[in-house]
Amino acid sequence: MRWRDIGDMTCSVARALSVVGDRWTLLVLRDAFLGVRRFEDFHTDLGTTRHRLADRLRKLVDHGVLERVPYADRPRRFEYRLTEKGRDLYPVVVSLTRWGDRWMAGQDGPPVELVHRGCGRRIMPTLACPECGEPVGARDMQVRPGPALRKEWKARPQRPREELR
Amino acid sequence: MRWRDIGDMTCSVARALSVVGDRWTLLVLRDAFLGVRRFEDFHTDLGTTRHRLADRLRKLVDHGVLERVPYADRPRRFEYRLTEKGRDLYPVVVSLTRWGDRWMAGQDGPPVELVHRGCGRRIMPTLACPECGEPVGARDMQVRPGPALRKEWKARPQRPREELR
DNA sequence: TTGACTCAGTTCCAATTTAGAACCTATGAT
DNA sequence: ATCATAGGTTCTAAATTGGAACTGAGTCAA
Repeated sequence: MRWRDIGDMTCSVARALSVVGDRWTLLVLRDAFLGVRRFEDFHTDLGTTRHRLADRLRKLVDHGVLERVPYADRPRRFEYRLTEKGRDLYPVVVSLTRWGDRWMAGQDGPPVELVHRGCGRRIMPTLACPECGEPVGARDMQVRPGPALRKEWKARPQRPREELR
Repeated sequence: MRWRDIGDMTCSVARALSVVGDRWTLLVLRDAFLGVRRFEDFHTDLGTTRHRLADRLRKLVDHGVLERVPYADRPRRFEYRLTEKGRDLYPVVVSLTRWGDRWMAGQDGPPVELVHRGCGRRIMPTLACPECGEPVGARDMQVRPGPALRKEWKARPQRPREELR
């Protein structure tokens, strides 16, 4: 399968990755969440080529993750801002941060700290059940086919999958 | 900058992406969280080339995200299981799922549903503050330099960043 | 004991993507 | 007139990925 076709898979992870799953895109978004908005700032911060960067920004705008808004005339200049769709990727970036902090940090500790405006404490957001509020890990969740898959799973049963342990 | 150097950045997102940020790797992990463990199953499920797959699995084992454990002698066969480090990537995969469900789903709705074993309800885990329990979005959090960055930020001040709005 | 089949890869080559550097355009400042 | 700035585009070489075929160890069935 070609990478450009993964957006057609019946899988939300695959579809999400068809937008943000290529090199640099999630780093562009990390910068966006840190407040970076201009081409030159992305460029100096990321160190990727101008060519790649222009391409990635264009794609993110096409997908509605960023919007390109003018901030100056004469000469006309644009900056890139997160849309609601883009801001909704925050959990992805935070989860990567958390994992990087925990498993890949140097001896100086984490590069940045987060403060929750609500309660004022320095925290790292974690996954929780929105109904009962309990923290959630891989083994706390059970998977079952949703509406878009129920037919498929009946039509061609696969090797039975063991539970995750 | 070359992609292979991003693991050296002083940034947890970049370091995390140096492990899981290339094509197919997060889809391999998605499968692993669904209970897939064997080479052939990954291969038929993902549709990537055997070459790429072997390479990705090897890298994930090298990074300690998966472990290669024998499940048969004569002929000796191995399967790939998530380690603790690997299972700790669950929030990343769930966050991608959530975003894909919300912004990229077809008209049939989400492909899979998750049930919280703790309370028995069908939910999608969300980000929350582990101290006060409130749900958390991009605008609820404030960033400040952590231990590993405080010196750098003092040494070379950057363009002042506006708050995320 | 030959042949077909399974699983887990490896090898080779072509096609696609990325990196690095230079160049372009419009404007404003010296 | 020359330089600087912001936001790109164009070109070529290098690296990565995709597709297909092949290997090898063992099992099973005729």
